[in-house]
Amino acid sequence: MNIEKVLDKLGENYSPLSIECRQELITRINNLTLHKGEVVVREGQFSDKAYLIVQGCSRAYYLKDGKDISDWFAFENEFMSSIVSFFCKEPSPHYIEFMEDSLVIEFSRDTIDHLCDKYHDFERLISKVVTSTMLGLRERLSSILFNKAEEKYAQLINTRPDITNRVPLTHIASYLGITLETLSRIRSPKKRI
Amino acid sequence: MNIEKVLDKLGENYSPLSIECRQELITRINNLTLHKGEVVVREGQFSDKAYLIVQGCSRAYYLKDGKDISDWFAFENEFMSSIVSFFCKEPSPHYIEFMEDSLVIEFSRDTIDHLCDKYHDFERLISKVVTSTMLGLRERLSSILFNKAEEKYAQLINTRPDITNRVPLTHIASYLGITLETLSRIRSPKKRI
DNA sequence: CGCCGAGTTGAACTGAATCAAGAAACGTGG
DNA sequence: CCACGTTTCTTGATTCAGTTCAACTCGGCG
Repeated sequence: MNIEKVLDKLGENYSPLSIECRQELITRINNLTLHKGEVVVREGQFSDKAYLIVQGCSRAYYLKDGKDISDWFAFENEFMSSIVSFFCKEPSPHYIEFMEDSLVIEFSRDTIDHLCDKYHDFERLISKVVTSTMLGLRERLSSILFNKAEEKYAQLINTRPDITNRVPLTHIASYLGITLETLSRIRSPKKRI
Repeated sequence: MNIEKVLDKLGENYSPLSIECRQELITRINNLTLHKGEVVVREGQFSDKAYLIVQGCSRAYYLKDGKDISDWFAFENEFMSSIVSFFCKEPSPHYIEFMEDSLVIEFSRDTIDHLCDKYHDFERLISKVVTSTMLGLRERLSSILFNKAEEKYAQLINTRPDITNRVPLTHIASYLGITLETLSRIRSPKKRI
């Protein structure tokens, strides 16, 4: 895996990092190889990790009354973390699972705090990541409030055309706040909804 | 209005500011007095302002097919902004209205960018504000996905017991993603829903 | 007083959930 | 490469929470 390339991509997507920051960063991270189906955080656990996905994909989900409800997906060059636990230092309400064999870079909160204190450009990067997550959540919220099931699905396909190839429909359905059955009917050529 | 007090409160809620930062900040802001019903941002406008509410309250709302849908409320010591326009420099999808006669501190994006560059503690403050907004959105999203109308209302009342005294029920209903009629039935002592 | 905006109540309707089978795709071991 | 069970997805019938539309109540105010 090529860390430099991932950091370039991060800089491109959010905010660039100085050479010194990148060098120190590289000494403080772990590269992990994870298997399909591997669960790295469970409900109730404390997690102070953020995972930057180099290759693969993962999801955060709740188990609510035994039902599995996906809350967030992350793909290449995106971060995945149990944000409640990471930022609030509370037990995680989420599980985090990798849906494909994956390569990830693991950051600990200590590392992120340290780099934020030391490098203005790193603090800027994190701030941009958080801002863009916030804007993404706002968009999703308004999509859920305004749109019918069919429109929500259409919007998702619009922004992530390949998602159905990588994520089971059950997870997509719960992410959209609809049931698997409804999603199946939406996708069916002869609409019976 | 006592700016020092508001900045103390900000420091308490998020992250404290140094004396120098506070002094420069004070020279770069506008104090505004706004009237009940005043609309400071309209759909389609560009807005590069963030409003810190000293006294009063405001809401961001959409007009979707002529229907007024509240997206966000802000009260004393909270920020209000058309975040899409502020962060993405795009036309605002929101209107921003003040629901009471209000005192606010107006920041322009230039001021915030300048202070972020110059003062590490200010950048930290903004980052914390954004992080807490992100966590609030996540919470609201999961509330909307998981809970029935009645539970959503109960949760809102739990976190903001006084909201019904300050915000008309129509706005509360649309904020919760339900109709005014449903909210009225939920609140009625003899539940007929 | 009579109007107006905000909230309440009722009745009919509807989008999506739930429950219940089945079909198709997938993976693993023989 | 096929038989097997498991997981994923589809389809149908029924039910329900919440919407819609329409009429009504209440309090404030010119």
